[in-house]
Amino acid sequence: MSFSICVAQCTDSLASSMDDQARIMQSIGGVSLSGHSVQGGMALPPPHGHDGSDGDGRKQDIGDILHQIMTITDQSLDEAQAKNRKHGLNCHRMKPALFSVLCEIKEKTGLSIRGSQEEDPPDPQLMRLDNMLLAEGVAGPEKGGGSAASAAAAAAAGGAADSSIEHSDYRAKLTQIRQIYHTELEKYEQACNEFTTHVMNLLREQSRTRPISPKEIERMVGIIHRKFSSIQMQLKQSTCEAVMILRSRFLDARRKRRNFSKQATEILNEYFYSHLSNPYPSEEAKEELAKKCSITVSQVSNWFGNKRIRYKKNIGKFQEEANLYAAKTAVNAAHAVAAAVQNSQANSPTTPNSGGYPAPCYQSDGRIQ
DNA sequence: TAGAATGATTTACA
DNA sequence: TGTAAATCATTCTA
Repeated sequence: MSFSICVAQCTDSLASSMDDQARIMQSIGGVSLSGHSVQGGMALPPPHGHDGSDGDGRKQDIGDILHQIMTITDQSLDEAQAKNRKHGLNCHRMKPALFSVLCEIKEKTGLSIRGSQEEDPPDPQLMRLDNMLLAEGVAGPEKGGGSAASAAAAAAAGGAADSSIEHSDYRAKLTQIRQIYHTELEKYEQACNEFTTHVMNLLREQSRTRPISPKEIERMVGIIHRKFSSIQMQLKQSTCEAVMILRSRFLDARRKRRNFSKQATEILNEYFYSHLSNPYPSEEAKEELAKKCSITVSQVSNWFGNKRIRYKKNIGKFQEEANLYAAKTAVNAAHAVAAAVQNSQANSPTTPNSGGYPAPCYQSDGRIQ
């Protein structure tokens, strides 16, 4: 709102409440509105034929002052300075009081409407973006790529070299996104601070020549911050999109299965056929198998699930495989027994402890008796 | 390149 | 929650 418009809007209010203001100004400026004087080269008009005690006369007086202010405001700077009027007005002892009243009226009129819009509730979309960035480890303290997807990666990786590579690749890309996000955010914050400082200085400077209250400056700062946070929201949005794309690519990659190594399949098959009567490994057994095969426990569970159902569906087909592993297990058991016997003969005369797998006795369908 | 093999996912159930 | 069963998606092989 320009000063002249403001003054025009305020003139009526000022005039009507002049009696009160006169008392206030008297107490602030130490001068009665009726008191006319020459200040800084600006000659104030004489009282229009009254002694100053008359209310109508004082209204007329302040009306004249405001008229002068408006005239000066409409003038160019050079013109006003040439006439030394602006300076005169600036130094006038009534200026602070007048500005104070004008600021107050500004607050009570248009600006108060804006004020009601200021305390917006937090934007739910912004909150969602913030939460997601936090969860993904992009915003907030660095968690070593500690996101849900990253955790899934760790679980999927288990120990398999290829998955570990994919996982570290995911983490590296996430770190890259994080760095870009923080650099951009810093830039925005810096720009926001610089702009805010500039505008505040400008307003403070202007407050010498037009009525600007600290509240108004504060409000302006709020507007600037809101503008910048909308830009930040765009940054957050694009960062979220980048993370989503990365995540979907990663999850797709996770679906790309790789066959287990021959050695891992052998270990799993050995266990399966040697426990054919009850091919349900305990949690501990699964963990041990997972360790031996360099896969995860859930992969072990999947393997046993698949194996059980496929074996059951086609026992005939698996018969050969069952015999093969049975023979293998028997040989292993024989070796273990022989080693134990040898060991006991060498070290102790006592009866050898029957350790290792017992040689399974298979039924015709491959089941252990 | 088609079909088999195989690891993963989904759904239903106890 | 673990498992069976069905199914999907990918890899292997003849």
